[in-house]
Amino acid sequence: MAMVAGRLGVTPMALYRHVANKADLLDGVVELLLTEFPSPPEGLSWSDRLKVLADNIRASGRRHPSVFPLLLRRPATTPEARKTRNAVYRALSDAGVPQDRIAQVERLVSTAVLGFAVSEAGGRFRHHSRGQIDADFTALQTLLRRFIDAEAEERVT
Amino acid sequence: MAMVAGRLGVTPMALYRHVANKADLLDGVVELLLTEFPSPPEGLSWSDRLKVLADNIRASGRRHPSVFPLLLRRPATTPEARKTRNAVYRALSDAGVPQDRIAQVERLVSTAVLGFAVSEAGGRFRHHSRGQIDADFTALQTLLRRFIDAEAEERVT
DNA sequence: ACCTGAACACCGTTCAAGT
DNA sequence: ACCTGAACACCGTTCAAGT
Repeated sequence: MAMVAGRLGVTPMALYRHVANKADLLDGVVELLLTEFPSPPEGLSWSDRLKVLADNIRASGRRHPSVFPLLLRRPATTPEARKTRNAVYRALSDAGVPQDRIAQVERLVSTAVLGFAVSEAGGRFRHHSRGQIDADFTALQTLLRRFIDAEAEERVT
Repeated sequence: MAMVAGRLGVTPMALYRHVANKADLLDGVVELLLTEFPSPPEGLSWSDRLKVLADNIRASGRRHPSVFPLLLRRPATTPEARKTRNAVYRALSDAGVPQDRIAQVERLVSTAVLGFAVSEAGGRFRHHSRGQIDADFTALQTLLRRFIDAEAEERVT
């Protein structure tokens, strides 16, 4: 609170006119964070859209390691969070995942990507080279890609 | 610090004889946390060992939601953390995953399980029923199971 | 060897008071 | 409508002093 107020050239107490408390302010920061990865370009294939989305989320975590872990503490309830989730829904739908499976598949995929990004941002991979971490993330993406393909297959069967 | 000292019937300052600072104390708490999920019984199949391990980790997160997220902030460097990781290594080896792939597969699997457990402990799934969360975790486990099988397949090919 | 009192620098938050 | 001073209850941490 003190640092934010300082940046604004104001005392900490002035902030309470605009936010209820520190948690409320952090909610706003998380919302801003989500603004960083907009819906991916519509022209791309579903798998490319998912890839850029995942890459953007990860990059966002690298940029804001102290706030980013908060994403694991809140459901995607705000409008900005829903926008991102809906982009994933559309991609999964285009991939051929049956409608009644989409919600769960999204949860699993998002949790895996977020878990990786938070781990990296939090420093759990600090003993690994950047190249190794990149390779891990690529492997995670192909693993999830295969999972989505398998979910889509079952509809045809 | 104050609460820990209180439980011990001592002033906060007394703790600094035994730990360097708060971060050091938390390291000890995390280490204790890892003691909760011991290496799974040797007699089980590799997949069953992995399953009980994952279930135990998740249960531990549910029990200690405030400390558990710290696991995403530290590499498995302490002896107790290594013990758990080695159990996963052995299971993956028994599954037939080639030696040079085991480390990465372990990282991916652990990150996914941990990401889920931290999400649940942090309250990201608070709008979902317990049954739904359980189903999600089961789906995650079979997804990872398939991934490991695929990694093992490639050796034979 | 182990603990404490006093002190320091720092938090988030309230509320009456200012403009 | 917006900001501040003063105050409160709380942190983690140090260090000289106690036993």
